[in-house]
Amino acid sequence: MSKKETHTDNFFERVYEIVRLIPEGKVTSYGAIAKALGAARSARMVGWAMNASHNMEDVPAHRVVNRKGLLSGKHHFEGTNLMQQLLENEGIKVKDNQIVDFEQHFWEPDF
DNA sequence: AAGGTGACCGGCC
DNA sequence: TGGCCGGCCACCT
Repeated sequence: MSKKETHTDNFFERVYEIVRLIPEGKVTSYGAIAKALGAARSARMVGWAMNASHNMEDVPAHRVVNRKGLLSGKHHFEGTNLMQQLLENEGIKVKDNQIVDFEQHFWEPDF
């Protein structure tokens, strides 16, 4: 309704929506989300949106990593290994800030 | 209004 | 996989 969106444009919500669809024990990459949005070149925007995801609670940002399976965003989480703990808590093994068997746990956003 | 930034990606060595 | 560079697009100051 109207154009009063306080903050968080539809762009961000779009990203959050995808991330929220990520099943437990699964992870995806920023590029995959960007591609699902139809903007594979805007992978950076996805990361940027994640930065604002702090305002959201239903956004498991810890399930989003870069294409290398590296916990690039772990640095932005509270603590130092919170992201890793969350992933391991879901059955995902993480070693040296890197997801083990990344491809195995990789989940592609499906509309 | 313009410039800088960023939780990236892909290509090349 | 690792390092470097350019591209890309929205957000922030």
